[in-house]
Amino acid sequence: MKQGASPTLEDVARVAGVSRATVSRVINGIRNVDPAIQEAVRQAIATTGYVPNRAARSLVTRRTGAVALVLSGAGDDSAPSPILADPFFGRVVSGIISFLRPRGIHPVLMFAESDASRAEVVSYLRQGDADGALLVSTHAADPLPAQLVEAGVPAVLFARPARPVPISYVDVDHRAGAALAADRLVELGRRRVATICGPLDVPAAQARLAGFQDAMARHGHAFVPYSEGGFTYDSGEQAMERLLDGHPDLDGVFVANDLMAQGALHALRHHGRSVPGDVAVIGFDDSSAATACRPLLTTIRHPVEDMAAEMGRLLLEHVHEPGRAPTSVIFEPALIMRASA
Amino acid sequence: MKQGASPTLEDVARVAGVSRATVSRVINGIRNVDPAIQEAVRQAIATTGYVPNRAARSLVTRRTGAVALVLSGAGDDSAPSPILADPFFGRVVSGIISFLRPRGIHPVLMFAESDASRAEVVSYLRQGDADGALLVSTHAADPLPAQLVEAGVPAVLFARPARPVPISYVDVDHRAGAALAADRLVELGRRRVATICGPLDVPAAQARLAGFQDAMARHGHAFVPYSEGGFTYDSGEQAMERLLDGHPDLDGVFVANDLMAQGALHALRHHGRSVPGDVAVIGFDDSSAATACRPLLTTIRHPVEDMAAEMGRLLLEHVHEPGRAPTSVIFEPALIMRASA
DNA sequence: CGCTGGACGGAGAGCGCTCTCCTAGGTGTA
DNA sequence: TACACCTAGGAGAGCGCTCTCCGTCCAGCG
Repeated sequence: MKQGASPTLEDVARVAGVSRATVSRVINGIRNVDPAIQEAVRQAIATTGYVPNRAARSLVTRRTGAVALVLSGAGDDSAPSPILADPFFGRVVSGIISFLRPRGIHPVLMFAESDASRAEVVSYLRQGDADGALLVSTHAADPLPAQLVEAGVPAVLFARPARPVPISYVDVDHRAGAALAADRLVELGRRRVATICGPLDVPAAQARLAGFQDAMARHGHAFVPYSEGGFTYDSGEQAMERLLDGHPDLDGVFVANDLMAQGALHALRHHGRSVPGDVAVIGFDDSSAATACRPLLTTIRHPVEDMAAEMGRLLLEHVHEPGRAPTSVIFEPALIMRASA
Repeated sequence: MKQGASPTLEDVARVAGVSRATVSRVINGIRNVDPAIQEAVRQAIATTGYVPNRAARSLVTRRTGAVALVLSGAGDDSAPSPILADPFFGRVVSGIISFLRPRGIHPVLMFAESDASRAEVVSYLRQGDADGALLVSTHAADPLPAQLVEAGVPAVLFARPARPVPISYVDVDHRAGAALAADRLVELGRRRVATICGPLDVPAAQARLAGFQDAMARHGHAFVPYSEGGFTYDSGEQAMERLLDGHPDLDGVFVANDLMAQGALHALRHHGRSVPGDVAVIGFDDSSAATACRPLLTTIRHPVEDMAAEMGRLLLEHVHEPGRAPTSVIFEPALIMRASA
């Protein structure tokens, strides 16, 4: 091998006294290689310090060993998605990594906030830079899922798409989670219950609201007042203010995510309400925000890490079996009892 | 071109009636191509729907158009770094993306928590999967920077390495930032001032503590009590408890990051202290935590996004000019006045 | 003892691209 | 007119790997 250049298969083959093909067989774990020769090859690899060149390999295998992790938000291109500030995102990444890492696959981070960046994502995938895409979309009318399907790129979504698109996804049973919250509030004897929901153009927000209302109706509470927020701290605080304005006597609130619940907690304190004494509060997500507030937040656990890992699994299925029909996997939520309800 | 396969340079060349080389010239913007032929080639690209294959290209150029974004934390491999839960991380990613995206480069996310995963990162880079590494390291004794230097991989760190390693990095002037906080507390007339510092094996935490103590000394306060935290909400709350225990009359606190400040705020409220009335509080980072608490936190702005972008710039310099000597770029912090001080 | 078949390993053809030659033709100068 | 010089574009050699095809060798069987 030439000075300075890194060793190639050829070099290893020469050192081991075999052909390139045999070295390749050993590296890729293909049978029909004499153990003694295998050992010689391994020795040669060690002495040469050989590392396979991924570009050359993917040129022929048509696999890259990378998947795109696409965050499709509502920010703009210059200042990527506020989703990054959401502790939820960290959990998604964590779950994805825990599944992909043992398989030697790495996620390539991409943002798709505008038409231009969406086109970029699609062409990136078409160039064969990644074998497929994991998509976390935060807004309802996102055209990217449909574009990926059209381009024939294997892809899996986190959360059901707002528009029907033939694509695989994972989700949590939002209705069941909201029902868990309702059951708990009723169990605590709360009679004047309200809810702070998320933006109603997002399917998850709709489902949490509907699930909560239905469950309360089953308990005999036909009408549940609600106030809409935007899944942020501030919007939760404001929604709580509005609720207290209209219903000063309320004694229980289900808030559609923890960040808003944190804001709601502050508004309640500001208005002299004790939690859970005067008002019981239940959040949703069990994110780090739930433990970064006082009292600690009772919340609905969303198995985000498991869901993210499942996304990885589904994606690999689609990568290895291109024709495969879309699947969805729905996870069960759980009530996490802490101090606020 | 064969059915189903995606078009190659060859196909485009055939359609345009030129050679492969000419199409390549047009795509890579090389002069010496007749405008009429350029146009014909562009037409052919459009009609065939050609997208260059990145693997083939990087096989010959020895460039991938990807960089590794390595998070080297103190977690373990199964549950990646808690750094993900820190809003700080989102800002780093955001800054990196804003620099890389216009240049068509994408970050590949990697975690290095153990010896095994560190080895994986190094070999990944040696395989030529990425042109270099951006490293965000959260613990002091991280051997990865040294390993990357040894492997000859272009790399840039966020924050000065704890051990001296010949590697480029960006950092903020922690001492100057802490001094800003000291000046503000003195300006407010606070006389009994303390500080909650970060883990003292982290250079940044040391510098913030030393900078604060020095500045207070310049104002005539020779002794500043401190309590050590771990940069988390809970540790901030506990450190504040300890401080109140030993110094119940304190009237000002500088907390080495916003997350701990949030915890400190809670402890103060719990002990009946008003902020900023009884105790003025100043954080550090200006992260999203600073606006997710009440009162809004006065803090020291860390230009994380700009710093992250600079990391990208430095890395590309090293990628294009392999022999280049390590550089460091230090940013100036700023006081962000809100309600807490 | 000759033939078949399985196990092993080498040869060599690409994968799709870039880039270095090299040729052909046009322009400028004496 | 002759020669040098420049420019446009083609030919073709790889980049490092995988994988199909094929030859060789040896055990087993009739």
